[in-house]
Amino acid sequence: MTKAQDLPKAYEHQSVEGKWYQFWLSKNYFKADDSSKKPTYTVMMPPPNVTGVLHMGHALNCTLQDTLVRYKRMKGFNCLWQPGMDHAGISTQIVVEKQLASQGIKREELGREKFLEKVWQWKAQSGGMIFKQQQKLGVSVDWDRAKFTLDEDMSLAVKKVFVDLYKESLIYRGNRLVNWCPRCNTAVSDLEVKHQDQKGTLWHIKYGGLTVATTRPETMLGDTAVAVHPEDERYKKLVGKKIKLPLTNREISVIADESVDKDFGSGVVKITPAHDFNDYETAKRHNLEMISIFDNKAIVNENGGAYKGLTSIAARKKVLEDLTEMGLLIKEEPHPMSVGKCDRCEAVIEPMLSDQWFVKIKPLADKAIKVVEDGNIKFYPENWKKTYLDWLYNIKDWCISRQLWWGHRIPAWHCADCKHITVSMEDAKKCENCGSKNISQDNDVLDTWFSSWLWPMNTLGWPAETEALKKYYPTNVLVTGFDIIFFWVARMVMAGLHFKKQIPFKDVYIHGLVRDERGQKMSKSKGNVVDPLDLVNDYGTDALRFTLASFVGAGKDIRFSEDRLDGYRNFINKIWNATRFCLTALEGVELSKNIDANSLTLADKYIVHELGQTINEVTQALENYQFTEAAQKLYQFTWNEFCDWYLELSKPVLYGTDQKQKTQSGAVLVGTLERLARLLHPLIPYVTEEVYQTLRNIYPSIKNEKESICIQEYPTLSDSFLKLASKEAAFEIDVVKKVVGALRNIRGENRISPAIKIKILVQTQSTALLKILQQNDAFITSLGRLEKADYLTQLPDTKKSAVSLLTIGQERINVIVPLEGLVDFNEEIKRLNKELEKVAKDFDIVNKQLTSDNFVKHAPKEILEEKKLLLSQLTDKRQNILASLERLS
RNA sequence: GGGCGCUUAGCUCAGCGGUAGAGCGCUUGCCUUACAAGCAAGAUGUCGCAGGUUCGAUCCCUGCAGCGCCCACCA
Repeated sequence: MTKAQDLPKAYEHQSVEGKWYQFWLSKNYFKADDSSKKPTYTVMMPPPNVTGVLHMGHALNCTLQDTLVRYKRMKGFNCLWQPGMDHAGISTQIVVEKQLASQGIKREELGREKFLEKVWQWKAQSGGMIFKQQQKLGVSVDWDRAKFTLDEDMSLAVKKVFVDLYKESLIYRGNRLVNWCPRCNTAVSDLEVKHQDQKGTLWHIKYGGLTVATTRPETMLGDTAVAVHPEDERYKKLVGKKIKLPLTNREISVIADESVDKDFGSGVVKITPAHDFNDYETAKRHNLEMISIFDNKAIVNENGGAYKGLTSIAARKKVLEDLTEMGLLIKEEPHPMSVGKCDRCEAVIEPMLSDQWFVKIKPLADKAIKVVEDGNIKFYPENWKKTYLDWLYNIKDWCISRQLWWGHRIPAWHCADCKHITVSMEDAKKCENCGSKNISQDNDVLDTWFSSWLWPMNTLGWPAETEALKKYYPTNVLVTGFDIIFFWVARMVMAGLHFKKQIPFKDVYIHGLVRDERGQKMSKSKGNVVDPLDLVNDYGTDALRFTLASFVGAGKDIRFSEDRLDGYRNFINKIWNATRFCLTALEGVELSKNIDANSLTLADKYIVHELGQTINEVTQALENYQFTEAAQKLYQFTWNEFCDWYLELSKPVLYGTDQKQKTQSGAVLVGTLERLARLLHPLIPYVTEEVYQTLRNIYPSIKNEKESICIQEYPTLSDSFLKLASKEAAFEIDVVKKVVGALRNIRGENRISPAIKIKILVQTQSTALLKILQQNDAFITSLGRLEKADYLTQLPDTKKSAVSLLTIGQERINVIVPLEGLVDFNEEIKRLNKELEKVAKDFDIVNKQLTSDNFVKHAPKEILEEKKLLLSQLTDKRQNILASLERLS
């Protein structure tokens, strides 16, 4: 058995955390039970990238989910928190390409097969790392169910979805203008392009008799028209005429199109259909020729004539030089512009014409819109609903093919003979159209998100109608950052509704990004990245978790500051020391099994009352995803009520000689502590398990309970322990607090050393209050560090005393501290003046209100009464202070 | 160009139609037998600006300013 004195003086997270996590795992507490009769609670963890490293965003995300899951588990739910990893197409491929490049190896040299082997090797090597890191955070996920988006069964679902959508004509292949990353050598979706504002230049170039303005002169090599507004009088005559494109001397026509802004530049726009999204649309309207002038690496191709072989930047330079030489460059002016960059590699995106696969998304989006409009899926905070809907209202077809090697290969086979495409679940051996065996599989892979959008379904076995799927789908809540609402959240809703005919989750809790203390995004290049594992090492997981939970405002970004972490580390330590105190003080005391409310101290009944309030508030907060609120309430109760007041109030009993009282009050003390640990556990699992186990080690009554706090019941208001609560006791303790507060204020301001035990007088005319005071003498004496307190009904001679007037409802209490011989009166006079100022200020405010006719006429009765009482209290106080000042001077 | 959010103590942030809050920092006094990662006391705010609604606004409404984010093809 542990001896209380042997407990370490400071909480040692290093020696506690690993131990309990292993214990939890060994007991299988985190496993969801498919045969359970309990209600289910399911959360899908957003799968991190397989090559990823844990960052603060993960820490936040995991903390919130774990808090919810642990809470629900304790509430009696059969919880499934599904872990896993995403293959993360482009990201992973880039990582491995870089690895290889450092050894001087190029992907192309290796070939597809060999390269993929390397990626799998890398995955095996680094893939498990993030799991280990998550474990450090204490995540209570069902590890046995961990999934990877490229697992065989997962891939099968992806394939099925592709084939089905194709058969429904919701997937099509087409030659379209897409965002092309010349670095990654693949098409990317609109979402993967990040627009950056940059300084650019607007060059005015002479095209025959016209002048066009452009920020990208090199693209003129691919111009196939110039456009003017149909109503533009200046150019009306020219519409339909041909002009000669400089440099290439190709003939292009002048067209009229509504999209042209007459007032911009010269009102004439050059049209480059193959490298500009606007121009592409215009070209389609006018049936224009489309000339691609770049190859896959954004290098000018043979269509660029003399400029062939130049990069786009070099081509721009050369084009401008040549135009200048020819006297065709009329003007250049600074012009802000936005440049699209690859989300993954930062390379400038080039719009390019290419053959790609698309999902016709509108039919899917419509369903996803409806469920949110109808409130079947709720966003927390609600304003993200608008963001979600706006995107879906304006959604465009989703380009899902990627010219990469790492990912799900597209299940389509091209026939070399008849050009027909065979799409099927099984590897095609011949063309389904002409029967030719001269076919080859499409080289492309699918967008990563084309597998992620199935995550809530295929992790549970879909398309098979598994027991797990029936039991855990739809899931309860999705917790994620706003940055993937479009990428992932919206698409999961679409997939869920289309394929499973059910929403994937009921609630979506959106949290912000974790930024540095100046509000900057954390990034390696800025060097402001905080590694959560460093923080875990330095402060402990619990401190980090509590900090994150306290910081997470309603969908706002978090500015992370280590100062705050410091404070919460102390909080964890405080919990530990409170435990240590209880155990030491109760060493050898047998706790009563049948607590008799009549034998308890007022402090006991008060703390149980406060505990009940806290249970109520914290439960409400957690049910509504108000993590900050929950954390705040718990912090306050633990530190300000339990430690600051209750433990202090308990000392007279604990250090006293009344053994019977100790068995009674001790039981309340330990009972409250144990329930507090349970209340805190979802947020700070480690220290609470340590507390629970330490108590369990010593007290047999707890020993009979569950062997881990993880599976203990979350405290509820129906707990019979709470019957010991007393509102009256709470009121009486409040009186004690006020008296102690008043005399501590006098002590502090007069700098009377805490080592000096003083005598005080407490006077009140209220017999009820007098009784309360007398009954609580032990508390007042102990907390006030008094030699003695006398309780009187009549005001004594207070000439050489500090007096503080307390008002309790209509009643008054004078706290009188004789100062003679202790201090001179200067400090006391200062104190009084300070207080007078405060009281006078408050008095003015209230008085002003009460003397206003309007207020008296219109304000609700309760408020009026409240103010009147307040005014009379303030009046009393003022008079009292003035009288005291007079006596002292 | 559209949308969203923020502006409260030196810093990081809660809060809310009825006398302004926390943590950290700061000042003062304490090694008071749980905790100095602690205890007690204290100081600090025209709650961004201007209007409006209201008996009463930091809170609700309007406008403005500053900051941040998201979306958008304006050459």
